[in-house]
Amino acid sequence: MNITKALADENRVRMLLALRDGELCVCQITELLDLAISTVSKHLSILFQAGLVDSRKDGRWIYYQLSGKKADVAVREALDWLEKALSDQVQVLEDGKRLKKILKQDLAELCKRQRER
Amino acid sequence: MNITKALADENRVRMLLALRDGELCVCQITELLDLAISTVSKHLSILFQAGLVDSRKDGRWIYYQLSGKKADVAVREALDWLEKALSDQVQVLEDGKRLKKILKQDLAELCKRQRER
DNA sequence: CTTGTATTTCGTTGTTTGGCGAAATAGCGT
DNA sequence: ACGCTATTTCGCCAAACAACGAAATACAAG
Repeated sequence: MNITKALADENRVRMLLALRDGELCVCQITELLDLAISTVSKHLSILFQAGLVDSRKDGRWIYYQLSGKKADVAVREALDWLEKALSDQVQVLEDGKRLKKILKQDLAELCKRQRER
Repeated sequence: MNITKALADENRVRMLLALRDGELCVCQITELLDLAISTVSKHLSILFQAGLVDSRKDGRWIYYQLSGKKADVAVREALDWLEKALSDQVQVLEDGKRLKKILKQDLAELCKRQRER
């Protein structure tokens, strides 16, 4: 039930699908979704509590990733379903393109620019 | 996205799992969940709009059932996931027992009793 | 140790959602 | 054709939720 609630918000689903190709730090996700940083952080904590994502610290940044093999079966199959059911949605495809551009940017600069809004 | 929103509510999930063993009419579902009839009806319309359930009329009653083979792949796999992920929850098991008792009751009597609340 | 910075937590606000009862609707069965 | 009854729709209220900015936290780097 935590899982279904976590998947019920569009922005959280976008986050999960953005994480398919690898980990992202909070400010990269924030840039992608164009929300307040605090909002993104809250969403991530909801995904984390549902067991859908994991995080690791590296230097100044915290990277989030999809929960891997060690995760509960229900979680893994939910993520599989998400991929199959929603990865061809327009919004998701657009996010994919935008994400590529974001990944090319210097992380420190990206964060700095966000702080100045 | 309609699908994930539909699955986000506990009572709607209970309805879906109750429908695993076959169709139920609105008043049977109402009896199981102990909600107002109008509330149940609204939940069912949300499930219907998401494509998760179907309905058919028979005499005085409208029977709801899980969407079958004709349904979208995303829907079928969501229902599979639900079954696998949640069918062993305490609440669901209890519902199963209660449902058996409800199914033994005469439908007309059941509805009548509900109206008198 | 102190500064700077990425992230989280807190408090508030506006919107969405779930719940109910009453009224409307649909259509069976006499 | 009529009344009766199962279900849906409507209008309302309360609770849950998403969003924001400001303040708190945590910790890397100077």
